[in-house]
Amino acid sequence: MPASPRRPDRAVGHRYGNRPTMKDVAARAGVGLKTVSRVVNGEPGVTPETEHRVQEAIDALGFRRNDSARVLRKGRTASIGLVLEDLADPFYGPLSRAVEEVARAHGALLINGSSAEDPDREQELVLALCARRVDGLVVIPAGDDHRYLEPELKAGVATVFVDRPAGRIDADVVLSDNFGGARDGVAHLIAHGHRRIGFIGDMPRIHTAAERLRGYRAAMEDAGIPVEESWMSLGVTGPERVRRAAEEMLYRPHPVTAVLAGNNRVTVTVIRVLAEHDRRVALVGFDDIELADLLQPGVTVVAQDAAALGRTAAERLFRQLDGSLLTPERIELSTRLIARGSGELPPEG
Amino acid sequence: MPASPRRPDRAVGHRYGNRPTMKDVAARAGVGLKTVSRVVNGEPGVTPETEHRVQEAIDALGFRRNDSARVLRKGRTASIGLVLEDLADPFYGPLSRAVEEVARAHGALLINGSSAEDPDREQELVLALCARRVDGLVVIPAGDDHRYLEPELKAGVATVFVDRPAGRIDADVVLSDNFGGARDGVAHLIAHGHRRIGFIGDMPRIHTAAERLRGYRAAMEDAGIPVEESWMSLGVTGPERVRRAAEEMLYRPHPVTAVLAGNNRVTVTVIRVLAEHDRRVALVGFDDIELADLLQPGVTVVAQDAAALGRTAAERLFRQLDGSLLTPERIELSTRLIARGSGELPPEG
DNA sequence: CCTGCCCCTGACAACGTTGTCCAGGCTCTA
DNA sequence: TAGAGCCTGGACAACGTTGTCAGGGGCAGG
Repeated sequence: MPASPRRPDRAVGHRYGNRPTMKDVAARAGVGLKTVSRVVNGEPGVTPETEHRVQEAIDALGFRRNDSARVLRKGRTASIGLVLEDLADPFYGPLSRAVEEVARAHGALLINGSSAEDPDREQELVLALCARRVDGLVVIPAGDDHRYLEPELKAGVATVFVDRPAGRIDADVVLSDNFGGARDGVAHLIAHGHRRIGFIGDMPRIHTAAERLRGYRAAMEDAGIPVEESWMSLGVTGPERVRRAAEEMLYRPHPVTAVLAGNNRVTVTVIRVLAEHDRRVALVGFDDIELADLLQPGVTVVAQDAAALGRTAAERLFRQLDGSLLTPERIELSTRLIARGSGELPPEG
Repeated sequence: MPASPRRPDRAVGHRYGNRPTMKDVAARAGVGLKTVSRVVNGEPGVTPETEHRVQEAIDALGFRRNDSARVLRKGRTASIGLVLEDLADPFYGPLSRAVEEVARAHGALLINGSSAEDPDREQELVLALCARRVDGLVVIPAGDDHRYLEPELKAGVATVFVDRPAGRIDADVVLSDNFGGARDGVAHLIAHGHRRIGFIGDMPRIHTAAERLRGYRAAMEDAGIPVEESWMSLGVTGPERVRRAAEEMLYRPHPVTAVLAGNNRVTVTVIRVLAEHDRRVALVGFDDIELADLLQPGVTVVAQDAAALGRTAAERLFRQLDGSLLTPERIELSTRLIARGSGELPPEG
């Protein structure tokens, strides 16, 4: 084994597989370190002839600038973080893609993570992203207390919350009009003659779920319909539990004649239950779903524009980074009721 | 303005908003720099009393370790890159999530980017990720020449291709049995009496599309059915063009009686076209789609397990990083034909 | 021919962290 | 009580890059 006691650090590991550095390129091209840096970054002040020599050395060695070092030196990472509930959910795919496109337009990369609706995991992810010194964060919060972000905000990490507001801190937020959407959906059912209307939604600790519930109640109250406890099922997650909740509403003495499904996951399960059911029950789902128009009957939905949520949030993020945005705001995007048949069924039974 | 000519660098910018560093913590706690490092990393050799003092300083200052610097020093970024076609595509969401979960289990973050099926953009993204010194790459390639990756591979960047093989380089790849799946799908249609079977797929330059086409041809040949040119539509992208292609097959003198749809996007559009069509046409789609079972008739599909693709690829990636995996392999996951009705319609017309 | 200016180039420090190594103080034993 | 060994803590260099600054050479003008 060749001895090299002088450079014990070299023994640490492959160190990026011993990639060539600017120093190596400089040595090979017979120029100074900084000249290589200039060529790599396209800075002016290098003779074409010198530039050519450097470029040759770069190609020969397969040099690629180490952005980790660059980041350390420059203080900006040109990357932003996105924390959401679950990338596999069809609602978040387009949102994530929209954020990515905006980031790309600003020359930034996107790091994302799924919180799986677990507040601890959300915090862990967010802080890991902060440790990486992402320039900004887009967060779809799972928890309701974000004071842990205070030092980060103070340190200048741009942050925008999406879909649900931040808890206990003052931050930018972009949301859908969940209240209005749910109210419209229920009003639509009422307009078609329903009075016994069920609501199946997520835990009310989740902002969107709470707002949609509020919209449901508001529409019922507007129509002077007293809501019975048994019409509401809150906090059910997972297909089996949603299924059971739906069946309870439908197979009781005075069953509901219509249902507002609180999100796309619930909608899908309820569609399944209704398909097996003999009585025709009206349905309005929150969030649009693919192929909803091709089912028999088509599924009436309150649609949010997931991509617009993501785009708006990301654009605000970069405006924060520009420094052109100072005070936190709350932006609400409207929803759209899309009637396709299931919401227009008359009451039956 | 207070003068500070000694430290011109401070003028560069906020530098992460002037976050406190270990040096600041050390000064405040009255200990050495390395001691802070030890506390932060939970290394042994620090008195509980000292540790407590350091921890207090950390909390007071809101210190958070700068992982950029850490990465530079350690040579490992604990992050991996994922390049895919489009995060918004329901096929890639679960795949991406699966990769993320494996990464998380290994303490790594996931950076992802969409190539939008553009080879140049793929290369740009991949190289940007390499410049960040991700430890590994999972790539769903858009291009068919990946020699640009050679220096990176040589430098030790672990790489696994998914869904489609790498072009012109030797690398690990995890794919579905596209050939077999398509052949089974078409054989299924043939078994139900069809002979004039159409195929609508992506550009054959995309590996999956080529393989599925090959499977289609093989099944036809096995059954002794000569394929007519007009039954195949290759390289159509975008809903409108798929729609036109489907209509051409259906509204001609000797129309096809069944269709194999080459991917989930095509399937959805074909379903729409068929819904408007008066004649009953059989359909088998490649890739499962949500609610496929609830349509009338249910959509028969050749299902791939997107999550398994992602999981398998990511696991191989980390085995490469362990050093326990040396020679590139090709892994093929089988597909599953799910009969739901649309594939069992008899020929008509 | 000299002076001065500008252009190109390179030396150097710094970004914030971690690995190495050494110094001191302590305990334990002979 | 002195010596050996251990434990704690800190000084220092290095990771690969970029900003600053100064020096050298060429060219134009006096």
